[in-house]
Amino acid sequence: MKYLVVIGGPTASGKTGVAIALAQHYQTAILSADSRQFYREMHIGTAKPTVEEQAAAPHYFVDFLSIEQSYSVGDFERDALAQLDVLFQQHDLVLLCGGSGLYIKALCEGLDQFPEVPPAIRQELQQVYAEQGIEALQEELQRVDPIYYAQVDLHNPQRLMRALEVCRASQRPYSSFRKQKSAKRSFQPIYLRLDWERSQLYDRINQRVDLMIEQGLEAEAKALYPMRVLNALQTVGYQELFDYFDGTISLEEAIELIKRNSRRYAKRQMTWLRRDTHWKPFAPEQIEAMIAHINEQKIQLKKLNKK
RNA sequence: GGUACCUUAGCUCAGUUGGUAGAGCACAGGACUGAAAAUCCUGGUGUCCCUGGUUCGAUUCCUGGAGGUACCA
Repeated sequence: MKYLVVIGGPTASGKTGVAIALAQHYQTAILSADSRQFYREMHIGTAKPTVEEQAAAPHYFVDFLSIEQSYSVGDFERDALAQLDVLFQQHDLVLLCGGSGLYIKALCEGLDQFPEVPPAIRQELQQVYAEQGIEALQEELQRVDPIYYAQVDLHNPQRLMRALEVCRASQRPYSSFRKQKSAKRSFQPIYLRLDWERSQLYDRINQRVDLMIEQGLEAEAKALYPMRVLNALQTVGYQELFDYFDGTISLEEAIELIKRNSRRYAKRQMTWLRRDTHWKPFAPEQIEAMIAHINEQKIQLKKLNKK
């Protein structure tokens, strides 16, 4: 029996520290499920584990991509499953730590299989959106996939373009690929969520942004400014500084916006984690209680599996 | 101390010819299948500074007070 202990929680909730403490207790490795800590060129703004923290326990899926590579949640599902296969040969328990809800879901529950989409098709659709507006996307989707048209948020251009690129690439409706069934996994997930009182979390976020600035976030962003259109840089902490470099806002305004956007991001993360009931909440310092919960879950899951 | 002006949402302010009020931001709730730190939807949260008066009714008008700002001393 193999177990994947998932540590979720909003940004600045202390996931990294908890993951390291648990990794040391179980003598195991940590996979990151954080779509921005993947990238080698981003450090300060992503609150990535430090060199010392990474030395305290083996980390995977940190610093393994360049921001110039395109990488999707589907790629992550495939790569992380392969990495888990290797790790589970040596460990019966591995940790997954990160704030990207969709990436956690992809690894633990699986995504449906969608066809490959040539980059040219996505570009075409972006052009349609830019030139003809969202109505053109809505009309095309209504024509080629009325089922998904009835379900999707029609004001969300990203969703519409994604569905249409699949339709165009496959000549089949996007909805026909959506089985919405959980994949079979060789491991059992155990979900832990770090909870904070809202105002305390916001204080931590604000303080951490000030710390990031002290540590040189501005210089880090400056170096990445020429590549600011890349998807990996559509990120809180960088976009606001890019606006400052463009001269549209002051440095003080940029810092305030980083704080605000980080708070909003944290809020969205909490919404994501609230929608599934399987998360067991803990305060970040309750390491002993987490270990007790994990060990109890292992026994419970073993029993369930025998039946 | 005197004169003028101000006090309404967490903040900045608008407004009610007297019928208990609304913008922006902040904030809250939600959605989410290969861009997810992305993208999108919904929502006004209030002792209208306090007290007394006039009035059927006062946040609005009047008296007194408190606090603030500016100018004069």
